[in-house]
Amino acid sequence: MVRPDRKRPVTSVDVAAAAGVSQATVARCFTTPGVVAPDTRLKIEAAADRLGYVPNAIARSLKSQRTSIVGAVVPAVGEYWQNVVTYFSRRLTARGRQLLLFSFLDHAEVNETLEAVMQYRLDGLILASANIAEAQLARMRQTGLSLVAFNHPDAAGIVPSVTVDNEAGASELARHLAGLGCTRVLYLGGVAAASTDRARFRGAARTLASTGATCNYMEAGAFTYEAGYRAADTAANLDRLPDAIMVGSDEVAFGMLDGLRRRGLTAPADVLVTGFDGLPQASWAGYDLTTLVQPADQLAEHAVKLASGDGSDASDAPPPSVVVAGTLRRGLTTRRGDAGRARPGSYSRRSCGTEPSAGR
Amino acid sequence: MVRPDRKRPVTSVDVAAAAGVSQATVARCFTTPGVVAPDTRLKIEAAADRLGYVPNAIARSLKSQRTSIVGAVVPAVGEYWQNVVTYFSRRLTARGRQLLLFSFLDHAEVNETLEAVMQYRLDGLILASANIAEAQLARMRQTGLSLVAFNHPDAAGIVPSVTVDNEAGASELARHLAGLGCTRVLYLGGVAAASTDRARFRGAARTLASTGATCNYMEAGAFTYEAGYRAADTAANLDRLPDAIMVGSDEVAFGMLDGLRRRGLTAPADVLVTGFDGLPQASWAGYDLTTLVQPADQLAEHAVKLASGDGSDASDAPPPSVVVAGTLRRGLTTRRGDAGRARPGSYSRRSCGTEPSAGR
DNA sequence: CGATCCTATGTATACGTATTCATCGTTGCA
DNA sequence: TGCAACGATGAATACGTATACATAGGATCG
Repeated sequence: MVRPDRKRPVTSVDVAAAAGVSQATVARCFTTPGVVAPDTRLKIEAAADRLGYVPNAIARSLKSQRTSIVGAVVPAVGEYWQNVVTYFSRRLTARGRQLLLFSFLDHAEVNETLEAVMQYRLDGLILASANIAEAQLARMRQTGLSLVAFNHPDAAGIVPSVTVDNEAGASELARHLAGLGCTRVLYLGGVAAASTDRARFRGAARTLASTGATCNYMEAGAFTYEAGYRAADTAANLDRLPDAIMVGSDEVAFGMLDGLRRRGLTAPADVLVTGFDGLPQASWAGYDLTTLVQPADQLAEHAVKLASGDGSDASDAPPPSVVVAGTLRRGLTTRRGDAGRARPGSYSRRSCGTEPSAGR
Repeated sequence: MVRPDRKRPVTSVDVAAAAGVSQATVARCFTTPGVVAPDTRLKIEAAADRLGYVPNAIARSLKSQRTSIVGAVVPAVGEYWQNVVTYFSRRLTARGRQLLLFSFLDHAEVNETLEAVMQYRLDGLILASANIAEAQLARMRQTGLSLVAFNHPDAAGIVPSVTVDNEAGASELARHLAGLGCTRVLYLGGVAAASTDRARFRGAARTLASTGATCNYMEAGAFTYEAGYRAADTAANLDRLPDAIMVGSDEVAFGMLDGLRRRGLTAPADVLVTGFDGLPQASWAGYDLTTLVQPADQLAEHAVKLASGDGSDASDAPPPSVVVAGTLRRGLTTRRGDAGRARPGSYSRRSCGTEPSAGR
């Protein structure tokens, strides 16, 4: 490797000179290798190698008006989102795209940040934040970038959207509980304003009503462990404990389980508990939670595909909205037969290790 | 907002025409607002607003040779890394930088991916992967981007590096255990080849030796919950259970705790257990783990600062290597006084909610 | 009041690549 | 043999911005 003068980076022009061809041919060699003669290509590749040439994606993007970068705007907190981000990254890499990530704590940061994002002329943008200004959405679409709303059911119809089937999933959990004889169910949501939260409650309430069971709603206030932990106090203080507590998210459910234990209550002995999301930890022996597993990899794949703008952008067709079904995971927290035997602190064997978590 | 012809995006030239000034003045207005006359600026801003002008960061980057983008190459798995990524994102956003993220499952993907990364002329790159080819490292530094090795002690001296003080942290944990009268300690590492793993064991072994305690090493095989869960079997089958098990990472420790419980063993009653990292979950009531809390926000801040290349790049000075001290979190898993009272399934009050986790 | 300096702006160019158009040598076919 | 078609390449230009340089006008100072 020769020293490239240590200062000026080596460009396609340098390679061209070294290989005795024109810059245009060098460019073709890296974008459309098929159209350049085999021996010329070898000469160019040799020269490029020797000089340590690395194509400049910035210049390429400026000329071709495509960056191969997809952005993702995602909440900073929560195990669920951290999982999803990982899938985004992997899927995008597989497609030769890069991931520009924005974590936000407060929704207020989003609109501000979005302004900066737009400067980068991303090919696509995956939005996992609820309240984006409609006007801004419209303006963003005009620039030709492919927007995708992720896990935000309300956006379907306005913007291409990818989400798990929240209502059907909650319904399946409810059916599972009804099958175990539950008639008085408490639904613990995270934030009532979230559209996922509402959809899940709707599914649970509808199905339970059809079996004659009651389903009250309670709000934890956040999608966090701590919120679930605190909610356990409220639940334990009810006149009469419900048969089951359906929690709107796994993380909140973990808090609920720990909070209940502190009051001497355990699942499934005293009350059944279900979650939603299918986090890896749900299958950890310490919780072994019955939950609805989101097929995070499939969801990510769909989102990435839409955001990559591979589909013919007819742009007059109704925005595609993908809804994927989740799968029920039966954990110890609703194991009725074991209720008598189950003591706090004892865990069944099958709950860990041997059975690969579907959520991963 | 007038329609910008719906096809051609609006550029600084369009704004210049609309405002009756030159393109150069428009550019100055967005990069060095101080140097343009107040009334001119107002005219330009009005025109820009009216046309819906958004500066093109790609073109800016091409001209200025700076992208304001910092890359991060991070393992795809593990709660620890997911946390760290969030901090990176937040810190970078605060500095007006963008985060280009690469999650890798297999270390083999890294060198391959890195090739693609380099095309984007990032301002900086945070590396959390161990085995990058030295030659590649050298080539990358030549391009002028600021490399930072994160949580990779071995790299210190070769590349600017940011890491928690692994040895001192493990030493502190060991001192804590020694103070509780432990004389026979088992150290459960994740992957012996990892430099963090070795540093932690070194710190633990040295300190324990100085108190006359023994410290055997055992390898879980991975930094995962499952690995810890399996290791619990091995540990429980030892001729004699050690006084304490020092686990090299929180996630592995969670698996160990659950694995032990399955065998009817609990901490701290039968054996003390410590972790390392200070994940949020360590303070969840379900585990309440004694661990060494990494100041993830500080670490991220240092890494981001170095990667942003704000420091004068003398480039002949020895690469700065930042080592930050962690803090001990005393959890239930080493609470000796409670050993008699503690039953599996009962949790102390103070362990959750009221005490904000230092790791968050 | 003229020389000087400073401020605000315009002109021109460069950043590194992709791509269109033109060119030139070759092959295929009548 | 002549002409069309084709394949490979070079020359030239555009992508949208930042900035060095030039310039014009006003303020400052002697």
